Amino acid sequence: MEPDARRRQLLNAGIWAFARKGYRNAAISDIIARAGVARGTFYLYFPSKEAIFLAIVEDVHGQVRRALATTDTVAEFGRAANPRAALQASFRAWLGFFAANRDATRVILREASSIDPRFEKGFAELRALAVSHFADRFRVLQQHRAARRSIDPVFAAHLQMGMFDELLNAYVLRDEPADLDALAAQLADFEWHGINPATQE
Amino acid sequence: MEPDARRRQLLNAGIWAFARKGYRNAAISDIIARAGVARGTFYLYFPSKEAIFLAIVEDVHGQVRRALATTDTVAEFGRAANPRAALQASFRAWLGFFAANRDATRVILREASSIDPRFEKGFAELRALAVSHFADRFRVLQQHRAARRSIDPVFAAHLQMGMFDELLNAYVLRDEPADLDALAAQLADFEWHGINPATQE
Amino acid sequence: MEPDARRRQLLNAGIWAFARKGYRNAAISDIIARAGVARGTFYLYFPSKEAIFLAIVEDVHGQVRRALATTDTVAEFGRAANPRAALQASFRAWLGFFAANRDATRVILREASSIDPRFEKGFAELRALAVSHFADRFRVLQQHRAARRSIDPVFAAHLQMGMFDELLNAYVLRDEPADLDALAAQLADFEWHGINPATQE
Amino acid sequence: MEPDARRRQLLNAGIWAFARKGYRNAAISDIIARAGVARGTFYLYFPSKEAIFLAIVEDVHGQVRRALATTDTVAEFGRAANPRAALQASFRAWLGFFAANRDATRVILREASSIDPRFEKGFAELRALAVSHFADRFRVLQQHRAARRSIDPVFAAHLQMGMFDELLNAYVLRDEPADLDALAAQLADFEWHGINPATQE
DNA sequence: GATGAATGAGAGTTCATTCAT
DNA sequence: TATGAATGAACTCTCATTCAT
Repeated sequence: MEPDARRRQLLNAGIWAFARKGYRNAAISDIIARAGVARGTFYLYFPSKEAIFLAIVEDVHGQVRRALATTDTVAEFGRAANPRAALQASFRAWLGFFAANRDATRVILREASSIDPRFEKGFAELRALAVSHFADRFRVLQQHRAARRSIDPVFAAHLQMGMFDELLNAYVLRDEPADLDALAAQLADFEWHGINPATQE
Repeated sequence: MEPDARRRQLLNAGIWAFARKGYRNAAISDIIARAGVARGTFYLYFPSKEAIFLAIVEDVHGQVRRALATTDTVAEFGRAANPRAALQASFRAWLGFFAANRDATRVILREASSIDPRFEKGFAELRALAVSHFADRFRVLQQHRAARRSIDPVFAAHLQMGMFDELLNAYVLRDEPADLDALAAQLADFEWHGINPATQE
Repeated sequence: MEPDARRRQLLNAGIWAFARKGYRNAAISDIIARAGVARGTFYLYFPSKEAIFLAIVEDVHGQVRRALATTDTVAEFGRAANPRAALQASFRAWLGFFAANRDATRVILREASSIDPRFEKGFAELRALAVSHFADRFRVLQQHRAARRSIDPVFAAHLQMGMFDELLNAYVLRDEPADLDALAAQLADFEWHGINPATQE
Repeated sequence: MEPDARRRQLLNAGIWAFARKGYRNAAISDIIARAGVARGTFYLYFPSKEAIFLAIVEDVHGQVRRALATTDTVAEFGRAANPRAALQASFRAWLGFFAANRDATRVILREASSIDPRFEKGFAELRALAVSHFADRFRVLQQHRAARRSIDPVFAAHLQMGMFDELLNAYVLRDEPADLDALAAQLADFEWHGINPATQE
């Protein structure tokens, strides 16, 4: 088998195993059983359990970076005729992204709060990327008078991430498929109008 | 030492250890070293590592139940003259509650996303309690025309929890003390008005 | 069992195992099987395989130091009426010492030439101790006109050690018991007179 | 590449690796990396790690045999006008031989004391060859009244080897080059006269 | 002849749990 | 009630060897 394909296969087996048991509980045995290779083969591609985990985080990081660069640029928010619709579309795209990578999402969400200092950096970078992206986007909305100026962009970015994480956990990572369109619509509505009834719907 | 006091001492040592290393990485050795008791003594009070962890979850669960019953009842929201202010006050109270129990909060937040089937039930109950409380409260607000009726209460409850979790992680569980009043005010503002600039501030 | 006794028991089992298989080939399994304890017990007393090996080296080092301090002092060589007889007596004493600790001697002789940097320091110290002792003794003999002044003491010390090592390997560490008195006598004779036939015996 | 040349190349890589890490710690990876061949190629020339090691021992054995047959024959000692000078010249020659093959010497000296039963035979033969050569030579000296008859030739041969081994370890295998002429002179002097001061120098 | 990906037995180490004192 | 030495299953990682290409 091609080295790259085997590496990818092991990476996927790792995602599968870590998603189901968590980093600490998943054993190399789980990964190699899933991949259908011998113990030694694993160590041909990754020097340690820690290494494959970091490679998985980096893999997701790369995918997120690519998605940010191509389909969810901050710039296009500035040009959007309808900011609220743009927001909703972005939510929908991200929900789709995570729904399509459920196991990887599980790994990232679950282990992100781990205290293991070996992983801290990887997760901190991924998280910082997301927060700064959301904050940048929020600032653009503010500049275009599409968001209230009294809200701190970084604070808003955190709330955004909190809500998103919870939606993923509560709806998307479940066994039953979720209605992503509806979720995106509800989230956009909530974020746009808040809960106060004064707003006409 | 009184059995109850010793049990409490071990519980606290467990919270301390689990908060710092996580369930899997924290060892019985960490707990007994912190509590200053012998290994065998631990097993006099808890039959297993799993048991002390479940006892900790139950302990937090009890505290939350008590707080809900005494200081944050759904009923008083129906009577509130200013729902927005009541919301903010509630946020402030909960931020205070978690800030006062940082280690326990860390444990609950971190391990809640663990996939260990042994803990699933305990966390699910705690989470269900919180979600149903927030949803009930939201329904009361809707009945008093203090929240838009088009929002699904359970959905709102999840967003509420997501934002709260993130604030705890990002601001409250940090080493530097956070300005809880400001956080509660900003969160209430965001939740009430949303981000759309049409709303007069 | 008393901690000290158990430690000693493991130390002896380690000496036994290392003497027969060498550091690398001897397994923890060999040591614990010999000691009749479980795997975990070993790690209660030594943090690693490396640690027990270093403890063994240190143990021998200590015994040698004690022997040097009590039964083979440089000082008494200065007072000796018959230096040649004193030399022979010293040889006999050391042969007895090593014959009484055959396994430990095997470990020290065999692994001393290992290249493992983890052990280098321990062995270097032991070796340096021996060389400097022999060199000091030789200098005392020279001062008392009991040894030729043209010989470099350090060089003589090395030759001394080389001959001793070889005698241990070739005669003392064999399965058949050696005649230690005869060995000491022959060595003293060789060292005193050399091989040249001019010397009257 | 010619089979013989490739074999030689692997043999040299093996000597290089074993000299630096010892038999057990040196890996096939070290050897093939040094030789610049693939893993499978190694097994085309040697059936196992053990085999290449035995081949190295045999290689040195052959060199020693050849040296004994050509440059250090027992016979010529019988004809020597000055036995002491002949002895010194022989020492010098051997020191030169080992200094010129430092890595191989390191391997032989270090692993000779290994207890591995697989290597016992190879080393025993090499050692027996050396001991018997030295003993034979000593007997010739005795017959020509150039060495005291009271000394056991085999005993003398062992002492000879012990001193030689130690000189190699302590002076020749060091990083700094040694003064081989001086070493040979000092060794011959020591061996000839012993240490007793009665001997006129 | 040459390659190098694949293998798997076996090594050192950890730690929840037990039980005689 | 309290102790802590003892246990052993389970883990991560190594490396000599094989074999399809």
